[in-house]
Amino acid sequence: MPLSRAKIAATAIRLADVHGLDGLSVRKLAKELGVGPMRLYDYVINRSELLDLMVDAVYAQIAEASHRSEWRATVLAIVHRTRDAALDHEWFSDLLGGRPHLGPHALAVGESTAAALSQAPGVRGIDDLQRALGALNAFIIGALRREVTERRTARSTDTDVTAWQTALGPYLTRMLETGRYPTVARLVIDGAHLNAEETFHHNLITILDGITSHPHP
Amino acid sequence: MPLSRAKIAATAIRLADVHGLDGLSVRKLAKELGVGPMRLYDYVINRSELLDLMVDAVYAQIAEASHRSEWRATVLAIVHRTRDAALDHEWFSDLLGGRPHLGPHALAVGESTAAALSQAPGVRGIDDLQRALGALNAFIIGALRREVTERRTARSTDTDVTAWQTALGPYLTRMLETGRYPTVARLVIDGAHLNAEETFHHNLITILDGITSHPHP
DNA sequence: TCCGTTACCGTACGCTGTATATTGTGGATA
DNA sequence: TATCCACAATATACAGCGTACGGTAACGGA
Repeated sequence: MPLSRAKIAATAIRLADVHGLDGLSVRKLAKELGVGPMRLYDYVINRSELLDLMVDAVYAQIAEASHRSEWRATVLAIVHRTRDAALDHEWFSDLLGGRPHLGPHALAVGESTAAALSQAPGVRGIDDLQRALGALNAFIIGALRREVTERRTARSTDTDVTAWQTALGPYLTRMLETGRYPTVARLVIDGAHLNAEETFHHNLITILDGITSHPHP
Repeated sequence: MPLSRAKIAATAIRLADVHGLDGLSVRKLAKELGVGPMRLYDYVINRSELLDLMVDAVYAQIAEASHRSEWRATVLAIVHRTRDAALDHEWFSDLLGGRPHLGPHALAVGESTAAALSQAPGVRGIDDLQRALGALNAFIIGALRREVTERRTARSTDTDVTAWQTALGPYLTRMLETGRYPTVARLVIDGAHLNAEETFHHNLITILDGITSHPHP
């Protein structure tokens, strides 16, 4: 197999899954592929385009969400698949919203989403559609970034309880004990037992309801 | 003035405002401050903590949103101030959602937001509050990232129309002319004339309405 | 047999974050 | 006044990064 954009992207994704975006360098990727670093620049303009390649490969997975007849089911399927992808490839969430997604598969996903949303009640013209799409995308980007970040800190303070207890713990506890942040304190202490997927789904439904009910003329 | 965390943060912010996060290196920052690079490591553990410092300085501006008596007015004030900050300091949106915001000012803003939201109708227990806060924060993060990214690409294709026309233009037009993305094509062609702030505000209201109406038991 | 194309590599430059060691400088103490 | 300590500040150094540039080896067609 002589090397190709697809193979490069696949290997890059594997590396990034394990070591994160920061651990993915052109040099390491080239070594993993068994070639010299500069070889990659015959397939990709620069590192940034490499990331675009990886992102679109992930969108290809997302695009496999089968088309449903009901607009709501379609949207739900796409968004949940996006969440699955973000949890499988945490680096994906780092890139979410940070650059325009213009790859063919990203466009395909955008098309499916937009087409489905345009069928929703309460979405009347193209302006409504643009706004609704904006709200939905904003939620996806933000929710997934939040969830992944939470996951990472949870992991890093689980495997290294010492670090948490000695580094952040005291600082946070001291902060919360000042009494200046009572509500946050309550959230930290009493919260956190909510199921992540359920919360995500719940909030997604809330957004969709908000879009469709649409009380503003 | 002998150097301090505050001064370092202020200078770093100035630099990042002009050259972006990538253009902000420890070395350049030190040079700007008239000291050797290693001097900064007496005030900050590493570059990452420097970013945390900058972020919290921005939250300090946001926290100045005056407290209103109505919960909705409070939330609106905070969120709009956050948007202003993100547009003033575009790098801020790059960090949004990417790390936990635990600085004192970030906590203060979080407290105000949580306290206000807990007054909203439809937010009954701590679980409701956690979900509502999650939805709101997700929207803020995603919407601001989107808007800033859009802004940047718009700017880079405005000042360098050639680049747009020769690089992305043909590719995108070709893509859209394939007919595989009709809805996206309509959005690109007919859309884009919407006022950004208005759209943001509209969608924010939609989210808040969704949270308060809350049709799920 | 020669030539052009393609696949591939080695070297080099300027930049990054940061660990470690070294110097200058002021005030307190003997 | 001489000496020592603490601290501010720098200097040097290392490993890694993205990538510009120039070169080499294999190979298919003329």
